Amino acid sequence: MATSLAEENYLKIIYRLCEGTKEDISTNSIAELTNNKAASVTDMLQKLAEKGWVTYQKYQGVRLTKIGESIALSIIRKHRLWEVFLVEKLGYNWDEVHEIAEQLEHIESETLINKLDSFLDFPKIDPHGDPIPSQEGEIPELGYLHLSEVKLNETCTLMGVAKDSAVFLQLLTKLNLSLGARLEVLEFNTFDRSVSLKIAEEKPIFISHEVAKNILVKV
Amino acid sequence: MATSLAEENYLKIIYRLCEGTKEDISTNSIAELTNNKAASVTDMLQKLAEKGWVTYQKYQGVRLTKIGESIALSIIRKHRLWEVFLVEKLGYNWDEVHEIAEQLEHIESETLINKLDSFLDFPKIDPHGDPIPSQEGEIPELGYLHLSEVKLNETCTLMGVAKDSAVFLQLLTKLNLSLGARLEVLEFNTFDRSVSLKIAEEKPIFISHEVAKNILVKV
DNA sequence: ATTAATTTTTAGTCTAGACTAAAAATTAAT
DNA sequence: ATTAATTTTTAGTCTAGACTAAAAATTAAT
Ligand SMILES: [Mn+2]
Ligand SMILES: [Mn+2]
Ligand SMILES: [Mn+2]
Ligand SMILES: [Mn+2]
Repeated sequence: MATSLAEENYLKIIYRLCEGTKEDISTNSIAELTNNKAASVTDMLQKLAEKGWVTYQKYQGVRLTKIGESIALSIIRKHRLWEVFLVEKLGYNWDEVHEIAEQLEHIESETLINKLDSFLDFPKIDPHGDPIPSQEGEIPELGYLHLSEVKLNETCTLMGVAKDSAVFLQLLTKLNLSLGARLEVLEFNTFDRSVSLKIAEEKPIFISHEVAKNILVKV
Repeated sequence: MATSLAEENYLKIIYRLCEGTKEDISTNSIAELTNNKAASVTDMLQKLAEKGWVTYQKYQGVRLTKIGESIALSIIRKHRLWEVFLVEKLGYNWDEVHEIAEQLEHIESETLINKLDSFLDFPKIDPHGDPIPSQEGEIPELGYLHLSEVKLNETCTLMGVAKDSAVFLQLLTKLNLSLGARLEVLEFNTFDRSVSLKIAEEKPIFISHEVAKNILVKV
């Protein structure tokens, strides 16, 4: 069945919200991410349920069905592959690609995305460290930790970010925090939970808890 | 001012219809190419006139304004550059790219298309031999002839096609007629205006007037 | 010059996807 | 257990962009 742009955006956002939790998700949480009013969300949820892409009980929240999830994953696959293209081939920075990929992810073609995948040499992650779902909708669970959760004095590698707003990514760039960086947490400050850390063998820098929480690392 | 997808498609089609002629173009001719009813076209023409992209007098036809033309050209630029990308980088055939480019041409980004242009090494023509407008909206007049109009026994080069339907392009491919081919017309058959021609030094082939008319050549 | 045929516009309608205001249901607080 | 606060849904509205049917204007035919 064909999907409209609006439907695709809803499915993607519902996927993101479902990811973390086993609970059904709320109308308001969707409204917040889509920048729509709750009433509009209710409307769309009824349509999506009608099409069999979500299970929805009024007042009780919503979840993706298997089909809904596979649609969401195909859009995420497209989003991330296009982001790789924009960075690897066109020379964009990682903080500049999200808005463009938001548009490109809706291009509809049976063949396009697989040819793009092949052209890019089958990347496994996007410029933000996020895994790229396979054609079959498989997405590896990478099991990264938030930098705010690692043990002291243990070296870890920056593998991704939990947020892709441009200002956040620009801040990381300015701090010299990029994918692959070797990090060691020296101290968690108990007052404001700010973090003192070393990048490679450089002299220590400070980052806020807010930043540390959105950095994903592998130990 | 922002342009919607529907508006962009109308402007592009109006551009195509204006190209050939000095006359204002008719509501019906637009309706035919957009696959809309005349009433819907009238509606849109009023909106486009309101925005200053066309001059429109009811019952008297329509033309693009300077601004309307520059919007149309920027969409055509995007369409053709994406077609080059699809053929050169992703390995599509020339008969497979039109529909996908119809979608890609609407991606909106200040920087994207120029980065793409650079990545493709500033191509001057698309896979169908059509010229690519510059960033400033300049488009060279190539002055090609239709193969149905050339002189007998004069060698010419296949430079483009006047039609990009997939079946037409597939036929050319099957006949071994591709951009750059060296052609020599041996005879125009007076009965059905079919054309006998040689490709390079191969043995002669026959094509219909309909085909010859849609092949563009340089003498 | 009239009349007929054709083209174009107007008037009214529909759908998707948004909105606001009010009603209903759920959850939190006493 | 009731009441208050919060969340969600319903009802009604709006806009863009399509449609059909009927009216109006233009063009072609006598
Ligand atoms: Mn992104
Ligand atoms: Mn990303
Ligand atoms: Mn094309
Ligand atoms: Mn083309």
